[in-house]
Amino acid sequence: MSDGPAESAASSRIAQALRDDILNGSIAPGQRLRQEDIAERLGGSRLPVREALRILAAEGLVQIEPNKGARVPLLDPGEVETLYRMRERLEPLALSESMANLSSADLAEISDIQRRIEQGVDVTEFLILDREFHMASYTGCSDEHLMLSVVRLWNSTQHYRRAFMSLTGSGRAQIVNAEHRLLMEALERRDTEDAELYLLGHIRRTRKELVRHPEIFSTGS
Amino acid sequence: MSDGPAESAASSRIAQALRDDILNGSIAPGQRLRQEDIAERLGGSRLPVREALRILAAEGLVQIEPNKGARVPLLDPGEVETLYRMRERLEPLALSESMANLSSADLAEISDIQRRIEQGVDVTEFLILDREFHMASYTGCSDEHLMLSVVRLWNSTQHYRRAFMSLTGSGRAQIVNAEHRLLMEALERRDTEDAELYLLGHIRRTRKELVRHPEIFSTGS
DNA sequence: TATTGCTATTGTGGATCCATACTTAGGGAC
DNA sequence: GTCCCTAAGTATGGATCCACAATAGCAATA
Repeated sequence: MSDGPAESAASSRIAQALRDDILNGSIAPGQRLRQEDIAERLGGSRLPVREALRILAAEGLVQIEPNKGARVPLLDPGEVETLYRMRERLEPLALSESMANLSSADLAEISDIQRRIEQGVDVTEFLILDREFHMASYTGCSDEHLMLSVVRLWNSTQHYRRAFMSLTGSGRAQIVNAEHRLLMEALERRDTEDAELYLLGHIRRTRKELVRHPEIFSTGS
Repeated sequence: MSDGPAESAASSRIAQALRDDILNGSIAPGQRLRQEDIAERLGGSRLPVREALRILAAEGLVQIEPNKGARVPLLDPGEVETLYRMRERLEPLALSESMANLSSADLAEISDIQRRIEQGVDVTEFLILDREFHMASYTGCSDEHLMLSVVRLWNSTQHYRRAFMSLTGSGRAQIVNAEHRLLMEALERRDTEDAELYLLGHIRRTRKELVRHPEIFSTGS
């Protein structure tokens, strides 16, 4: 997903597996990660597991305390709010860098993803498709550093996005779809300024909704 | 420097040592990093060195190719330009989050750093003090994710900032000092809007100067 | 009965050893 | 003379083993 050239086989493979487990909710925030369990479950010895945990720690997906092991960090509302503010700044930049390189095939792909979002509305599926939608709009951005930062912001907030979507009614889906439609229309007009503005508004509105639901951050999500 | 709680003793210690070596220019971009050399030089076995290299790879300070080892990445002008565009977006945010929490002691500290910058003009010293100046202005920003991102952007561009400062004449120092003075004055007025604007202009002007000097990116810096 | 201290178990951190892939140098053939 | 192929050397990747720190459970005493 994230690192292009890939590290050594096992380390990156295990890191990716753990990343997926954390992102899809199999490993919840606050949960302890025992090296031996991971090694046994994913195959291999503890050594590549340790390296994988360092990688994830540098990405912010786990916290490592010396001699105490690794656990998935629990974020407070303020942290998530700042992560969203970072998204508001970085993703319009990624979009502007991407726009010029978006082919009509890319636009068709984005349109198709949105079409699927408007059909099926399962929470899990929405999280996947929504992410695909936005990432597809950044396809033309070739800068690895920027895209890595964007992906990490999505990763760090993934759990809270899921918690938020789980409690939300279907009314919000209409707003998201409208925002996505506006964004797509700006993309098709090749209007970078409008596209950035719609994207900013989309992220900012989501942030404001998130902070209105502090119950998301209670540990027993 | 970066990670707050710290990882295990050896890994973080070695990572920090390598980070310093890369940032102060002892290890140049493109240079190969042999695990055994590092282990011998810094003490310890290859194992914590490997973990340290994973950490630095996740930070973007080294590149790891499977079975080929680690090296400090060589950035092209486009990558550095995008890193600066990211700085333009994130650092004003960090500054705005910091402003409300800046004490008058913090402002005095910032002022003192600027005073020292205007006295001594050694390149190495300038790089350190300039970094201290900006980081001091972000002291009030308590968000770890945001500050970690900012620090990484500084780290990734450190080498090119040094290369640029090495070839520049003393004329530019006046411009930087003027920008710093304007920024400080806005901080003292507690004017977040102005401060963000001055900071944005400061970074943007530097970016534009950098792209005008592609000779910085020739490998033999 | 509650609290504190000790002990045993568990889990992480670090070092050494082995397998494998890459690199480079040397020799031979065209 | 140059290019390619092969082989030896070197560096990384992975696994097992040992040391130490933390935690949890149990017992003893106030």
